[in-house]
Amino acid sequence: MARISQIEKTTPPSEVSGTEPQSVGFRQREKIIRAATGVFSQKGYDGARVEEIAQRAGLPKGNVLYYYKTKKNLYRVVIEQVLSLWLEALGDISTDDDPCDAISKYIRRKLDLSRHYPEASRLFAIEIIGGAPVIGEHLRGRLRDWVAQKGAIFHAWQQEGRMAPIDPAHAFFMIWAVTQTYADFQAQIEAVISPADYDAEVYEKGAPGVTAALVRGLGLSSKKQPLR
Amino acid sequence: MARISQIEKTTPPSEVSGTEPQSVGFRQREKIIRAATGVFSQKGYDGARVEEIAQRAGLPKGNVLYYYKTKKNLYRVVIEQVLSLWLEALGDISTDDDPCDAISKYIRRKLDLSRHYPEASRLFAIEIIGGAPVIGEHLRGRLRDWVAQKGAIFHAWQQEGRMAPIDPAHAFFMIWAVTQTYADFQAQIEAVISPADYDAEVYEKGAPGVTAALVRGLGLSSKKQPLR
DNA sequence: CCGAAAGTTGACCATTCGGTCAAAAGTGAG
DNA sequence: CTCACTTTTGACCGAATGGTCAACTTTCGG
Repeated sequence: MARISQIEKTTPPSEVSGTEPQSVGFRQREKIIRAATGVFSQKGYDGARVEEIAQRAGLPKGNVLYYYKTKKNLYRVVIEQVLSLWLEALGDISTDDDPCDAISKYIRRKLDLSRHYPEASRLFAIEIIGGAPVIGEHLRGRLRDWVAQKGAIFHAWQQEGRMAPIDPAHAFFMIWAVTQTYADFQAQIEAVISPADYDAEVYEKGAPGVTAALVRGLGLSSKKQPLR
Repeated sequence: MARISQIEKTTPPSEVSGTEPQSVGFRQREKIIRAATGVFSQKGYDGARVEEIAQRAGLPKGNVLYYYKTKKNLYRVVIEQVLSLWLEALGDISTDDDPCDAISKYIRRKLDLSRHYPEASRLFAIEIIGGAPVIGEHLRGRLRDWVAQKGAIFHAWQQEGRMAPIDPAHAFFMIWAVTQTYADFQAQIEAVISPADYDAEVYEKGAPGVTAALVRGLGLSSKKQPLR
């Protein structure tokens, strides 16, 4: 599809072009997204400057806009990628699983996410605090469905007395809140405990106790030893 | 202290002036702070427009700057006020208290704060996610001390077997995370459970179960019936 | 090796926004 | 009423920033 330069100017890179892993633009897009995630997560949408994103990516500003037309569009791409990460981590939980085991693993997965992608977590948090203008629709769709589905499993466990009688949705809110707090509120936690090595202090020393507390709080029992 | 107009122009309102509850400027300052809290909490510092704050307060922009010289200064006043609110709610916990009772009350107090001042909570969250540039010093001071002090109480309880052996600081992180999630992530929670009335659904129906789960998770026992 | 498309770059533009200012209006003690 | 001071208001300014553009270079299939 050869476009006529005089009409379309330099070919505008369509939303989906340059996605081939080996193309020149692919690596650039990657660099830009990484830089943008960092800046957006720290400054929020309005606080982020395209110039700074470009600098972090080691590119001139014009080049960033070349790939992602507008700042808003770049933000949308970044936030949607973060949401994907978040939703993937939701993972699988099934009725047949041992409740204690399944939730422990889920918590671990969420903690790993906070540990390895703290910026993504913060960006996600900022988006939601701001009212989720961009991903709200996704939350009311995919996330809502997922919670309803997994909530049913929780309910089944509760019927069998293998989980405390807490509203399943709220159980998730608790888990999310606790696991994400280590990424989102890192600055506060650092202020309080001044760790020499945040990852070690928090995710290795602190996490087990927290995980145990959550599991205990949700009243989860292993198959072998049912609750009470 | 009569200043000469020609030198000092119109008298710049000092940081502490107009604080008398009946003065003209007092009500204005109040209105401005309330408006600013709302706008800052939703848009963050950079996203907030002085013009919008002024509009919400029903004042021209110039008037807002008249009272709070700069946007940055206004932000500092607002965030420090929010921090005060947050620190007050920390309240008192003493060794003599019944662990279960004391923590339950503390959780309730934090939940009430989220319920009645959700904007303050969100603003606080944004500030911390951004690295706590303004209140970091306070966190490393007052908050840190408070946690160290109350942590000692937790430790004492743990020695008596009246609390699960979890790092006291992390116990607080858990409580804070869970209680604040209802304010900070309201948009997400609404997306998931679509409540007709958020307050009722969350703080009245959901809170008891969540509080119980936290208390259970922390292994808190009443004086009468020690753990195990 | 050719040529067209993709990518790069910095100069440039329009707008937005925080902050200034001067002039007008209000306020209250004596 | 008067006078000194506070408050109000909108016009205005300069800096910052998102976005455009045209010239230039690189890439790569044939």
